[in-house]
Amino acid sequence: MAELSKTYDSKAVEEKWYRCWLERGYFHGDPAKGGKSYCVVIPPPNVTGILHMGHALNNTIQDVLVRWRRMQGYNVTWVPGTDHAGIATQNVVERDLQKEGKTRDDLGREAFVERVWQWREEYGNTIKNQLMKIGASCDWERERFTMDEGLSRAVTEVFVRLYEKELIYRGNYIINWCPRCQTALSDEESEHRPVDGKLYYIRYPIKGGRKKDYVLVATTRPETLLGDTAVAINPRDDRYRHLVGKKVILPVLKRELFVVEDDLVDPEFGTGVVKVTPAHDPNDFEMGQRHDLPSINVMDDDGYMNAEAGPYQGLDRFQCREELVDQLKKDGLLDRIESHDHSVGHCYRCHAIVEPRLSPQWFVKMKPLARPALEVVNEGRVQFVPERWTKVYSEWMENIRDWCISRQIWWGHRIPVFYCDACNHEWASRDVPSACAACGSDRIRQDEDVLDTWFSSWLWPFSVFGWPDKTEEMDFYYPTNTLVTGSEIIFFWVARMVMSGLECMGDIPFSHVYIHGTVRDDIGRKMSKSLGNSIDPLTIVDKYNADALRFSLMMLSATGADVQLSDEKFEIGRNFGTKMWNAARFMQMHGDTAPTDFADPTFDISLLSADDQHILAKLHATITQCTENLERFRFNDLARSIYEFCWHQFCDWYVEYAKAILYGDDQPRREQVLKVMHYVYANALRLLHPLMPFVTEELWHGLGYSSYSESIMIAPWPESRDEEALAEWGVSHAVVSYVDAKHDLIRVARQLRADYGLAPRQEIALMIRPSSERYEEQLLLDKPSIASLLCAGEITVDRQYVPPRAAPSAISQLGAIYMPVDGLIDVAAEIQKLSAQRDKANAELEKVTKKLGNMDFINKAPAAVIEQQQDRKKELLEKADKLDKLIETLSECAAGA
RNA sequence: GGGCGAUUAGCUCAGUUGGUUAGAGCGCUUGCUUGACAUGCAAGAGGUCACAGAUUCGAGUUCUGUAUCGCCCA
Repeated sequence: MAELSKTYDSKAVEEKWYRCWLERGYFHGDPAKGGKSYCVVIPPPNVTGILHMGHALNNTIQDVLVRWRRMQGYNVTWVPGTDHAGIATQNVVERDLQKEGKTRDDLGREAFVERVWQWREEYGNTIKNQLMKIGASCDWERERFTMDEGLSRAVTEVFVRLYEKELIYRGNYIINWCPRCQTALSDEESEHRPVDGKLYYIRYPIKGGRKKDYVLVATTRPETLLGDTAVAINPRDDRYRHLVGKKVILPVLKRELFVVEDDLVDPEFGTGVVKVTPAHDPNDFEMGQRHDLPSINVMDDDGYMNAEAGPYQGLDRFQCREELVDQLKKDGLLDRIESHDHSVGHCYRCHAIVEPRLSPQWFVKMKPLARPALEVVNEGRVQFVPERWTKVYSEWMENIRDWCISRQIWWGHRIPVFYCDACNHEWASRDVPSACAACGSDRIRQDEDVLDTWFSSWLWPFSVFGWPDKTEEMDFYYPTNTLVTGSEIIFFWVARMVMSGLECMGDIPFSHVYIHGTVRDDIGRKMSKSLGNSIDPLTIVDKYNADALRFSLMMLSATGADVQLSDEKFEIGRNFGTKMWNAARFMQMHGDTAPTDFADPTFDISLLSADDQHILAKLHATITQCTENLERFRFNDLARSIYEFCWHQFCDWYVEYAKAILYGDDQPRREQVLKVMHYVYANALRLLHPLMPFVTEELWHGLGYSSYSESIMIAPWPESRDEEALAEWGVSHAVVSYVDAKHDLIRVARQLRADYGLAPRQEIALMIRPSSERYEEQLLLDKPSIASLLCAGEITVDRQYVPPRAAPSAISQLGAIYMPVDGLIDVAAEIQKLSAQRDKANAELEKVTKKLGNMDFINKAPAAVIEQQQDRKKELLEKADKLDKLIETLSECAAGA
């Protein structure tokens, strides 16, 4: 067996094992192999994206889950891929073109789309390569892209089906328009942000009135008044009854406007009179419909004013606002301006202010789809973790609005609707037709718009398996098991997948949705490119290593909680990896190869010590915890369980204990201890593998465990032995608590050493007066290991021991300890120290006694709790008594000396 | 305006159905080139669990209210 190098060379190791795993096909799930399936579909990152810390967290969680299930023997696939990110990708390519002084119109649609494909070929694999660097065990053979032929077919199929069921319709409604991207957006893509705005109070003269008669109208967007077709009041608002039936004159354009009454008007807002602009505001649009008002669109696609704006034609919307306000001032029609903070929609891609705009768009009728999607969550067939997200999901579903799915861009799935110019027939088609389905004319054209990217993403859990074809994969892996994602796309994606799954597959897309938190910087700000506070995961891989990145992320992220990061946080994982590395080197030093039966050892129970049994018990407790924590998505507890066990139980105590034996000459014990060590370590490595895949694989081979399984990746997940099975190894509660108490005794003795400033290698003599016969027996057996852990030259274990002279002393559960020192001891200080301990014990004792004296407590508390308190009382009594005796002895000795 | 979450050691956070003496990592103090590991070892200090009530034999944990911060929706 090659000796493990002194330090862990992560770069070479990560490269080597990832390639090996890929070559051996471990990541690939094959339905033909049968068994229980476990499937995760990746939330497809944006094809323009580069890996950020949020991805690292998201994908580490998925990788932990799939690696664990794989080890458990499930037939696993984790389907990777990217989405085509219509607007974002088009923006990127348009920026490239701009550098060449060109626009997409210069190229034309076909050439532009071709150019986007080229871009995708060149840069579209960035994130894939990055995922590989962090160890993601995706089933790369199944990698998909939302613009793939197969997925595109699924998109068309769903569109046509929903169109034919009349769940997709085209209509002229107010939508969110991004003048910069020049496309419609869905409600979810318009992000509301507070803006320090102004409220303009404008006078609308009353027709036929005297010169000074006017109504005062408040608006935040004065430029839209050019499109006003009415003013409105609330019918219950008595202040304005006199306006009913009158007309008012629109400032500047002098158009005559009706006064309408509508419940939608909030009498509390502004003056209680509002202008009505049906083409530029969703509420006004509704009112326009009710009162049969004309709609006048005053803006072009790009946010510049059009001919309807009269003198303002050609001005940008914000410039128009300024000039219009100036004009109103000149005309004496501007009453006043107040500051008014309100929230305004911004484009989620380019952050331009969204313009509500009347335009013909395609919509999905959501209510019929939402009903079943609500049910499966209410019934618990789809479960959110943490559970609170259920409410967020349900409320959105209950108040669902139709989904605007058309986008006025070129990169995406073109809407499969065709129009015949000869007979005006409109139909949706799975194929590109050559003639009108109704009249046979060839004067047909396809709808110019493309679909929202989410219209392909919402099909992801089944489109990746070849839907609408019935495939073996789909049969085997659908419904998938766990979806891992962030809360920000519950509406965009999760909710819609549930709807499409039920609609298209007749079944839920996944049973569990794990919602993780947001990655923040060290002062709690969301990491973002614009703030420049991002930590690049690959920089961390470079600086620390991939396992450190993964482990630290998992250790720091409690279920669903946000995680605050800084570079130094990744030291946790790196240091832990180093610790594991060195523990392995230690074992290797003491035996060239692992015992052949390390995985399923037969122990000679007569050769097992209490410490051996103790570490075996702790290992199995840890196995139980790890499995439970994974089942419950408690990744931080998982990381903590392993960390605590490996570092503190195994390295700090067991390895230190083992040194005395391994450096000794009792061969049978040496072999036995090595066997225990390897058994424990090989199990621990497997528990750790999902979190730290690379270093565990390297160590698995380095220690020769490959004779058991050729890779740790496919080694079986540890199973814990029950009490009975542990009893076969002599493991009992008594043994475990004895060793725990022995550790405490050693800690107390070390404290004595520290109190007296003894050099670490200065040998001491130690006298222990055990508090019971049983302890005496066990301590006598353990003298050598205790001596080695305390660097004690001589240890006396004697139930009758009485110190001949004043000596520093302390107590532990196992008994009293004396550490005679050369030279004078400060008796007064010793007595003070012990007295303080005794006072504390007495204070505790008083509390417990009081509790036990309380009849309410005795009558109402469960028996186990009462018993616990009684035990504690006994323990405290003993402790106080022991301390009293020590103090007494010390005083006597001092007096005698 | 409605909803959700947070508030625990100097910092970042755990603390599951109420039940011993509230934990970890980092940082801090002291001492260590001990034969796996200074990316380390040993010992230690550090908390009125935001505040005010309520329920209970018992509250960091449940309920009500308040304050501060954050997020989502309108």
